[in-house]
Parts: sequence; C-alpha cells; structure tokens
Amino acid sequence: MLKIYNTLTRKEEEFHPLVPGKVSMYVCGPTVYNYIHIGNARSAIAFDTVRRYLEFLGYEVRYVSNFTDVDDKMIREAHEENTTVPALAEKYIAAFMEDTKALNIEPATMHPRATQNIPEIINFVKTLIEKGYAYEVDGDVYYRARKFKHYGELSGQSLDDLETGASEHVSADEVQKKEDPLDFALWKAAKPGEISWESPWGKGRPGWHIECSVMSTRYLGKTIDIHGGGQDLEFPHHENEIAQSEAATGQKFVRYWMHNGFVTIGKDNEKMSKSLHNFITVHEIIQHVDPQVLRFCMSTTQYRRPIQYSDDTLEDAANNLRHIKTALQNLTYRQSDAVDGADKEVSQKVKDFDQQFRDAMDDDFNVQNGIAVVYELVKYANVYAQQGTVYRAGLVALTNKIEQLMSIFGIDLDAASQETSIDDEHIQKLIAERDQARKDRNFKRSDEIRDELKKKGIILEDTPQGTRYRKA
RNA sequence: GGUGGUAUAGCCAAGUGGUAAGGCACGGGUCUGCAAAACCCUUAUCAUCGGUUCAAAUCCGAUUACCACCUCCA
Repeated sequence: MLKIYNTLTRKEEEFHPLVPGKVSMYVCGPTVYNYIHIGNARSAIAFDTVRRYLEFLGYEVRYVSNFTDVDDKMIREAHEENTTVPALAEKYIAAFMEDTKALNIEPATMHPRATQNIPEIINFVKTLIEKGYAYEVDGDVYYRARKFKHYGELSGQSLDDLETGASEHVSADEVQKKEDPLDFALWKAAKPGEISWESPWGKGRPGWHIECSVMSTRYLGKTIDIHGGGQDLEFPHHENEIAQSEAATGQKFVRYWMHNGFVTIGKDNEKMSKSLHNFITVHEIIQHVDPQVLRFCMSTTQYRRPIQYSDDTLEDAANNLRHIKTALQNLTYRQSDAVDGADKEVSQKVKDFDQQFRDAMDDDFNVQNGIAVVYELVKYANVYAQQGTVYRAGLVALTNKIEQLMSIFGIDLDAASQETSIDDEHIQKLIAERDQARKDRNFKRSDEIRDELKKKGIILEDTPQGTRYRKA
C-alpha cells in the first residue's frame, strides 16, 4: 500500500486517488526567463520519478505542469535581452524541453502557459470578487487573505505571525492599496509599455499565484490528487493557491501536497537559487557531465531530502551507474553460451526482489531503499552470470527486471545490454592476433594489443568463455 | 521573533524500542599469464547532556550546530 507524506497534515497517509486507478497531478513549473538550473531539474526529476512509480503500479497518471510566461521577472529580462516577453518565453520553453529531454524527464500530459489562459484567469478573478474574497483598487485586484478561514494551514503559521513578516516587506505603494498586508495580488494593472491584456479592471496581467489555481482546475478538475513543487513554494504560493481555489469552487483543492527538498551547493550547503546567484544551469552542466548520471544521482535521492551538489556526489553516482550497466553487459555476454529452458529459482528470486522494491517505494517513495534492492538484484545477477551453466530465460528475466526497475528512476539501459559489435576489420584482426599470441604465451604482444585497443576505447576482458570486448 | 527540517563510519545513506541495510572510496583476498569485471572479507556504540525502560540511534526533556520558509525562487 503506497503511503505519501502530505505536507498539509504533516503525516504519511495511505494513497487513495479520487478516481480508482487514475491519478491527477499538478506540478508547478518554472518561470521561463532563464535556462533551468539544477534545482529546477531536481523538482522535475523528483516528480517525474513519482509519476513513473505510479505508472509502474498501474495508475493512469494525468500530469500537468505549467510555464509561468509572464511576470515581473519576464518583463525585466525581456527588456534586458532587448526582446519581447513572448519571444523570451519561446526561447526558454524550448530550452526547457531540450534540457528535460536530456534528463529523460517525460513530457507532462499538458504544459499549459499562463498567457494561454487569460480569459479563464479573468473569470476566476471575477468569481472571487463576486464571492467577496477579492477587491479591486486602481486596476489591481487583491485577495482578502483573512477572509479565507484556512489561510496559513499549509505553512503552519498563525495569521498574526505571517502579518509580522509580511508587513516588513510590502512596498509603500502596496500599503496604500491593500486592506491588509497579507492580501496578495490576483491581477496587476499594467505600467506604461508593459505587456497587458484587457480586463474588467483595465489593462493588466495576472498575478503569479492565480495561474496555477486556474490551470489545475481547468485541466484536472476542482479537486486534484497530488500537487507538487519545491519546498520554497509552500508559502506563499501554495497557501495562496488553496485560498483561491477553495474560495472559488467551495471544494477541497488538493488531496496530497508533496514538496521536494533543495539542491544545495558549496561548503555551507546553501540552497541553489536564482536569487543567491549560486546556480548552475542544466544547459551548461550537461556539456561536461553525462545527463544520465545527473538523472541517476537525483532520482535515487528521496524527494524530500536535500541533495548536496558536488563533484564527489556525481562521481559516486557515476560509479554506481557503471556498476549496474556492467551487470547488464555481463548478463548479455553469457547469452552466447546459455542453455535453453526455464530457471525456476531465478523466476522466484526476481519476484522476491520486485516485491522488496515495491515495499521500499511504497513508503513515501523511499528510493534509497529501492535502489538498494536493485544493487542486491545486480549482485545476484553477477553471480548468476558467472555460473558454469546459465539458462537463457534466467538471463532474460534478470535483464528485464533490472531494466524495468531502473526505468522508474528514469534510466534507460536497453542500449547498455546490447553487446557492442565491432565491424572494424582492423580491430577484429587485432583481437584475433591477440588470442593467438596468448595461446603462444607471447604476453608482451598480447598486452600491447590490449593497450592499443584501450586507447581506442575498447576494453578487452578474458573470461572462461573467451575474450570479451566492450566499449569504455 | 514565528514555522518547518536536518545531525548515523572517510563520503553518501537506510534504520521510529531489542545490541547498526546498502552504495562509493580505502585495505586484504579469490579468480586471471598479467589485467579487467565479478565475488568474498574488513571498517561506527548513531551531535551533546539528562530521563523513561529489562532493553533506545529509535520515546521524553534540555542543549548545540547547520539549512530552509516567513519577500521573487523548484
């Protein structure tokens, strides 16, 4: 039975979707004014892994993730890059799709954009005004936070404490307009020259929080199963979403709130963020780091834990991943002399490992325990592949299970299990020559050939079944 | 100031009452002509102090350190 830690109740709860067999999931996506950094990637990877596990369990997952393509930062950055807000959005949305593809993050069922939902946003705001939850001042529309009686429940804060914090930060301009420092903007009046849309309150654009309420309602319904995002979105973003959605629909907004931990960097383990200017973009990191390694590193860290970004962390991940790939190559290699027929013991073992894996992952996506099961499976597979007699069905069963479990972490290893074929005649000759040299006990020559091939990225290994080669 | 989180071997990390999973790195070994790969072996009294208990990393209390949110941020 899958259990999920719900931020709202701060407890692990059994997961029962609203509609049996189907899961609706909304994950807050990035503001597209820059390349995504590793922290953004972490969130996308964490929830992609959640999605993949849910699908592995047999759920049909409808996954929506938005792009914030208009806000203050978009406007400022467009100005700095001497371009328009829509052009800026196109550029970085394309980059997002490219970067997430490299990390093997499945595209969402839908990637709606704020600017594609303006009429719906306006209607939503109108509803909130009609219900008395919002008010218009000089072309701005604000939400009356205190009017919503559950305000503060997600972040566990009292309204007065929140107000103490809020009043330190509101601008003088806002103080004059807002009824209360806690109130937040639903609609912002346009300043001269800014991108804007017509509305009942004059030209303007949506506030940040309203888009998620609108898009999740529009594409997933009034009540959704899972809403995900970074821990930094808990307050105020998600708090505000709840206030907007529940006030407008009168129904429960989200059944399970999930928040991922940060990527930290530096010796102080500081949060990587755009405002701290200590971020590394995915765009640049994948120039010199295998994206699969980055993916593996992140998807095998439980989503709520922080990940310390460092070369050591990545190196560990690379070593672990190589170990798993080698096991698959070992299994494939033995197919050449495998015997036909079933292997009951292997089938049973594979079932046992599968169950252990589920038990681990069912505990709030405990990927650390999940991957530990994979390591055990890999060890078992390595031992099996070195037995005197191996059955083809056994090799295939082990291969398939390893590949299946790894795919939940977003690692596709099909290619790894394909034995490298070498069509270069020259290399084939060298390998044959080395075999002869070894028979003649001319080890000087055989080692020369091995070194030479190694320089070309081909590794030779001598096994009881003969000489084996693979690419480094 | 308010709220939440974290502290386990060189590093990453599991473990929510019965004398510490797993991985990486290190060292030793098996196999090998030598390697490689694989496998085996070896490594900790769990931040500190106090309490509850036959028994605590695990429960309670206090303390310390670090991180995050309370303002845009995944």
